[in-house]
Amino acid sequence: METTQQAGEPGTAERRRRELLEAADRVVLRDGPKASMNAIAAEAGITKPILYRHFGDKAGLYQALAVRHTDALLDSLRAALDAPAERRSRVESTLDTYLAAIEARPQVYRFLMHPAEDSQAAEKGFDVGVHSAPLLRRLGEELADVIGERVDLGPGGERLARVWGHGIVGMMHAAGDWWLGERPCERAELVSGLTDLLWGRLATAGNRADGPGF
Amino acid sequence: METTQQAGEPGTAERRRRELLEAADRVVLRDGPKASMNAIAAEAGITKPILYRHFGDKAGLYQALAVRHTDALLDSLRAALDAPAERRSRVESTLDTYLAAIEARPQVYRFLMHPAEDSQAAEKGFDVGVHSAPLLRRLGEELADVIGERVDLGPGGERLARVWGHGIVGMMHAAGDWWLGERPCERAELVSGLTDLLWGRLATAGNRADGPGF
DNA sequence: ACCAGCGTGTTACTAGCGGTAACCCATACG
DNA sequence: CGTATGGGTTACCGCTAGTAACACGCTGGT
Repeated sequence: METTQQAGEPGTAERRRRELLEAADRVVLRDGPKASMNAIAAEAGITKPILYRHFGDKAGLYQALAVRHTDALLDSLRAALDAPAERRSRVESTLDTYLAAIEARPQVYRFLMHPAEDSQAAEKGFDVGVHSAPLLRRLGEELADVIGERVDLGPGGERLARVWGHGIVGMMHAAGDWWLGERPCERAELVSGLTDLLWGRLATAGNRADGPGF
Repeated sequence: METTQQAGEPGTAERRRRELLEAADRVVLRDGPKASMNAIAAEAGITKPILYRHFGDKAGLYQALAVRHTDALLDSLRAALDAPAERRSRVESTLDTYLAAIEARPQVYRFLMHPAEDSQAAEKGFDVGVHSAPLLRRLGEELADVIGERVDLGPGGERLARVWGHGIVGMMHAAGDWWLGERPCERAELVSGLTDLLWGRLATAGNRADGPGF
């Protein structure tokens, strides 16, 4: 219980918000992506309308939660990306950091990857896609920034960096998702395999003698 | 119509099934991934329980629909992958085929990418991840097969091929998703950018003179 | 002292979803 | 005839996200 204080205090609303987010975190960790607003409210010891006052709708709460986790994950990834080592080592340790994170908390990861994706905006008429997990988008943009500001890609390099950012993040995500589900190998093997791919081994590998060629 | 009783007559049930799937297709094309069972039943001119008799539950109908579209898409992709050309051209035309497909029917694409993902099995206790769109998994496995049977990857090549299959498909998917939402460039530019990435240009590109290096 | 107002919380509800039980009716078969 | 069986419906359940509308306690102005 919290000693009720005066109203003007700027911290109170934000503190409540944090408490609610932590409760939501606990529920998501326990129930996975099917966590309901009711369950979260109950875990927080309050009722639904309060949640809605704080976060608007389920997507809002999702977003707030996603920002938290994405921030944390991004910090780890940035640390790996900034470590003093040669480029390949950086990429490998970044991949490994990501995979370790999703391995450690698959429930949270699942929740982040599959947002509510309802929202309106779908009935606006000319909506097109615009979905996918915000987490992925953000990771892609971040990586694009890093690549764009550090690697010399010549003219049009900014656009190319963004393409690569989203492409690499997608590769990491899909491979990690598959790996988490089937566990076909050790984490290190996955990391080195993906890095080999990024290092162009597909281009240099020879055709199999017994195959139709590629 | 002959209405032969006894089992065997394969026409009637399967025909109904196809009609229902086509109706579902129409609704999904119109309403996107938020198409409801009610709406699909209405479009088909019947009521919900019939749908459930045919497909079990929503996931079943989703699966049937996904198989249809995935089959079609896979045929296109295989054609591109099998075309007589050098490896890089094949990869480019495969990417382009995929992107053209999602560009042509974004609604269907969205539906396929975000399955129901409910199911029980989440309350079994030790479930772990196991989700993601079946479409992506299937594409990944297919590509893994192609790579594994055509490219010589040395010892452990089968596992590496699977890693690459899922990784490349994920790259294609995420980049396509982002591109479809923001339309930052022409399709051809995206294709060549991704192919450059797969061809190891990240490894060979130099650092920017004005950056911290990578 | 009193009443306005605001923040914080509640109960009780709506609308719509996935899914199902129970009933309905025609047809083909003994 | 009777009856079983397949295609179909109505009417419901339990759940979800989301929303009034009302109730308490605290602050401050007059």
